[in-house]
Amino acid sequence: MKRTLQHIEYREDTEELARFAKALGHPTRIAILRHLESQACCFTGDLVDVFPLAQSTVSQHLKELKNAGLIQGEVKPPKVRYCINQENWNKAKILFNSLFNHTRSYSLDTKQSEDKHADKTN
Amino acid sequence: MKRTLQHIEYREDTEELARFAKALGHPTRIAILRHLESQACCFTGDLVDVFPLAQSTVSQHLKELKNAGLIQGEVKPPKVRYCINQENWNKAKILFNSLFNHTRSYSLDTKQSEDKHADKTN
DNA sequence: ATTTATTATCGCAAATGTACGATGAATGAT
DNA sequence: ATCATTCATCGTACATTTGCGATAATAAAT
Repeated sequence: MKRTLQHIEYREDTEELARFAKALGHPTRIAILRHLESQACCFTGDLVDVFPLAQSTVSQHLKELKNAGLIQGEVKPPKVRYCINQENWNKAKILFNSLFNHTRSYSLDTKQSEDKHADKTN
Repeated sequence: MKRTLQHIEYREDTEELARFAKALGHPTRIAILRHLESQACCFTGDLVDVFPLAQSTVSQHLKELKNAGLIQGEVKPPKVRYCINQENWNKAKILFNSLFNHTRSYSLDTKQSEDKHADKTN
């Protein structure tokens, strides 16, 4: 693998934002998080019932969300109750916010540039 | 591949949010977007100078960002000037906002649950 | 001690992602 | 017409992701 040569070191918040984004980069995981937001918490089995996916697949998505820090699991034998990890959820919220709200003053008067740029490279 | 059996149809905004998130799921692409935000627009070559990556690699990341709709390119031969696609950037901003701000009233009084849940499953 | 319920993990297969160098395409300049 | 510049695309190699079924792990209940 040639990528070993190039493991760029980015700012920590850049890495962290990318990790969060990556975890959010699958519709099933977005849906799981939406579910957790609306239901407060729920068990793995509840999610398996909601999504037409194998239990192992749901479990794997939960693992990824947990590894990214977006959710946390509490063992209630023989079940596991998953909830959003509020601390990291807030962190992610702040990071995404700062990405999208790096306000650029001219962004309000660039109507003409939007027209000009349209599909020139497609 | 067995996944062919399971191509779940999600709500369109779920799919779209996941697409945006996926495009943001790599630190180089976050850094490119940050650069575009601060510099307004810039040419491919400028980015190649900034990142210690092959030109083809940078080009590939730009392609993904363009496919996701987050940036757009304007041909200025022999260069190409890339800018953030404000329309979709706003759309993404709104989608991420709605994900993170599905306010849950009890989220302010769950101090004890945060303590209880801590690392039970690791 | 065995059984039951629930979930995580393993191993597999296919697809996708990430990096590179080499090549091709487009346009302006000579 | 040829050359130089810039960028996209192709082909390759390896890693990671995503899905599944099968199996292991855990703890309560019998």
